[in-house]
Amino acid sequence: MSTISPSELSAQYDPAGVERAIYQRWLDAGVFVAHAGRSRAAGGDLVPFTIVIPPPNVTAVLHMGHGLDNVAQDLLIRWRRMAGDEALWVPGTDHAGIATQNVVERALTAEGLTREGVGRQAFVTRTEQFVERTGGRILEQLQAIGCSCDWTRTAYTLSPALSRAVREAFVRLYDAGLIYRGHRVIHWCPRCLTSLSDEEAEFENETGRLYHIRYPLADDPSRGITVATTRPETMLGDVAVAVHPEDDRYRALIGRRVRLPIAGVEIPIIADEFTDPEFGTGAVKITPAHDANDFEVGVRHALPMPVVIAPDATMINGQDAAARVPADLVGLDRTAARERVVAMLRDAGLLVNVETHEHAVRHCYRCHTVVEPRLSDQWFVRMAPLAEPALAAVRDGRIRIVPERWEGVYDHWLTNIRDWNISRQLWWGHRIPVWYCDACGGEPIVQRTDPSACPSCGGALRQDPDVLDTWFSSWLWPISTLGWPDEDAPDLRAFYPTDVLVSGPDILFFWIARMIMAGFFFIGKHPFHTVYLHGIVRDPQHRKMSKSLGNGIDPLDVVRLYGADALRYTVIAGMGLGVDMTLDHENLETSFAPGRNFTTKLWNIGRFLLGNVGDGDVQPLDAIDPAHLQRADEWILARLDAAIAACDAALGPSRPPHGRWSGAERRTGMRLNEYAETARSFVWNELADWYVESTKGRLAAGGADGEVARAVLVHVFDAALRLLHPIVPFITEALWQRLPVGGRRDGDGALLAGARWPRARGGAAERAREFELVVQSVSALRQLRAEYRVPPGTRVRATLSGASDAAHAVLGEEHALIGRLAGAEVSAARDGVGLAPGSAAHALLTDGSSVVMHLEGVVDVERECVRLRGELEELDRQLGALRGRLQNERFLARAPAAVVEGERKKAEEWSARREVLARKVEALCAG
RNA sequence: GGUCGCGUAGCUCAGCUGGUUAGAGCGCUGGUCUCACAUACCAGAGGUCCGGGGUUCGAGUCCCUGCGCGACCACCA
Repeated sequence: MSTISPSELSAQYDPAGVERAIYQRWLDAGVFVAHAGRSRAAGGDLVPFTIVIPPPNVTAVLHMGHGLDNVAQDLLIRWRRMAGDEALWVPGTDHAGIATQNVVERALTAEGLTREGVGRQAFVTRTEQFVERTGGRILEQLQAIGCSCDWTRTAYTLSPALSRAVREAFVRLYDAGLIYRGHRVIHWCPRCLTSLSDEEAEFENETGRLYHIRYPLADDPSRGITVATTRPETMLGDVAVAVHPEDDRYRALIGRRVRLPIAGVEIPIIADEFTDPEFGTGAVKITPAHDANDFEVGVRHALPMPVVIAPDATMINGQDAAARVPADLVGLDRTAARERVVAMLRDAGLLVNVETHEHAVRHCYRCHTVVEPRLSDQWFVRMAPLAEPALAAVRDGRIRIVPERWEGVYDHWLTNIRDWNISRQLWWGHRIPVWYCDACGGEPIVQRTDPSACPSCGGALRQDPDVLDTWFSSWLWPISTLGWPDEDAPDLRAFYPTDVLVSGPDILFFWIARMIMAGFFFIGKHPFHTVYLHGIVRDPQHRKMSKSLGNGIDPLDVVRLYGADALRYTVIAGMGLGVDMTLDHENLETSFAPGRNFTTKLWNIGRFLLGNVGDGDVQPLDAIDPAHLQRADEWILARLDAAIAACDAALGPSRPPHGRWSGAERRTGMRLNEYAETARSFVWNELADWYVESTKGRLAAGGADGEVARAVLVHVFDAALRLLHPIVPFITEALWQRLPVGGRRDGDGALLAGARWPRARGGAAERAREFELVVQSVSALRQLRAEYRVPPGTRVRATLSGASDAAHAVLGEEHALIGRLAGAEVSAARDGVGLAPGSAAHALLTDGSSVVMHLEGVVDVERECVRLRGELEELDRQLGALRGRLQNERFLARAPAAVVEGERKKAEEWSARREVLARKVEALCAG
């Protein structure tokens, strides 16, 4: 493993050269493998932390959506693993019924074959082979972005184990009376030739037309009733015209009959409250076989239900239709038929009016074909009883949804839930475990094992030809992947319920809500306590990234160019809670610059550190006498503590602290972007910009103090790498391996991936704070240099004077360091205001300490006065406002004590500063 | 039709229960190839926090309203 053995670091970080080897090393060490026996729930002593992956479709190729989703999961699982939990991330894939079948069908078409032509058995075999060949690809791609899944537990919804769970679930629901056969109008995709659930038939807004058609009265063709419809072709299947019973316009017509144009049949005018008098003409044509609402009306009024549209959306004279569809329309596609019908009506003078009409039309979520409502027999799950506990769990805080606003959406869906059509007229999927006996025609047989003959008559059985909705296996995922229906399965006992479910909000109903229902029904426990819903990846025009738009980003391209860590960092840093992320597929350089720049920075800190601390092992921090720590040491250690605390706070409690999420707790944690920003700014703006710079002199000088600096540097960098590992696992592992800490590495196999999450250690807070004077002095001197355009490299003289004895002492002790960082000869003087006009530039620190830079001949008194006066004015203005606030009785009475106290302190500081500033102005600008 | 979200620097966005002089990244300007890093360093410019009302000692944050986006739901025939 030369790539991560201790050796000189290359000048440039080369992610492509090390990531694969590092990942392999994690695999070899087994750090991703969870052990049921170690879980407290199974007799061990570790708290389990489990995530089940939203299984990507077996046919899927990794895109940014997966990238975002899985990086978030990996971050959480790595965090908890390091925090000491028994962490399990279950990976796997979904057989994706319609999607996969479509892919294979397209391949057949390309070969000039058809599904029907090759036959069911051969088709399924072929699909299985296809999946075997290509199905694992996306999981390999997840490895390329560093996902630490437990690959020994990789699951597949169509595997024998999970298929057993599916059948068990079906039988249990059937036995409980929650699965039934229903005869009704369902959503049908005429291209996929299968029924769809309500969720799978997606609304899309479209501008269509509303056709007003006159139906003449049968006994008086000079009179008629005008109906409004968006789908004139369905009129051939009309069996009635419905009006509202209270609608005075039509009251007299109720009970009379109209002659249906073109079809030439007589149908009644009926009254039904479903009719909205405000819409269209207030009269609705009723087509029970081709509209879900009309079907309900048809049932209520015991109307016939003629079928005039075939499964492939061509016109036919189907069941009960007689010869309603004229011969020249039969076989015509529904859109062509619509034009013909409209033309015929126009010719007959029955087309009263056509207006444009905005409405939502349902489309197949897999192929986008307009869905056709179709009367058929399907299997349904009765959802209301299942919804109840799922609803209660979110309401009472056993489950929280983050961000919280989705809880309302979830609640609304579940309270208005409708039964779930679970049968699909496909070949790829779990065959419905129902058998019929054609010989005796008895009750269908539903059982766990395939029956061989009819139990009543011994006759041959015929299995239901349909398969189950893909989501019928997905909703079992958290339990089936852990071993259910074997209730004693070790994984189920050790890792269920799981903890966090990470997903986009688009499958909240499809999947998440149903998993919760399944968890309660089959096991009696909610499957997870936190649902984390992240945003969608969009392009700069704010469009969803999609294959068809060609605006997608291939995460593997990013990995190749900048490394997995750059991808991960960028994605995490941009992941505001529930906020969509904009990435430009045409400019990967810019889009992923934050991540790439940060990994480069990290690498260079590592190079500095390893080049300057030497080869010998560094003492542990604990071995250093605290009295030997410098202010800078105390400062960076305090900043590290603060960073750890802030990261912990941003990530929040990993599980409900008291069993259920309280109102406030629901909104705590899961701020992944905040965690990333905290860690970044600590490493870059504090560790690199100040501490590392401050140690250069000490390291060069060596000696006892050099040892102290080395120890602190290595300690802090070690902690920083741990803190960053869940975000950028590869580079942190590569650097951590080279830390000169001898045998002190903890964790499994001496890998950072198995090491412990850092903890705050506490320290000398006051001395740490004193270092802020150093930081401010250096900044002040740099500003003066820039303002007076002192050429770089020119050393200038400066004098510092503390606002207090304590500050003065600090500046005196640290003047050499300040001088080195600011490129100046610095001395400290008790009253070294250095007022010599024309030769000094002045700056003030927040506590009123004074920095004077001696600039012979450079400083223009006028200009310096203008600057200082401006500063004084600004300070006076703000001080005035502050004092006003402190004299406001209501403020004093109502503001929290801490706020008032803070304002008081601030006022004191500002006053002191003002004093000094005023004195300077007075002395300098007397004229 | 209902519900919800968004509108903060040129761009992408933080800003969580109202409380320092509103922040970051990218971009921009000026200066530096300083022995970890030019994918960097130093300094800087840039904001009527969408408009209008209101509540409050105090509003980017809460309420109302208008405008502009967006999402989801719905028996928009």
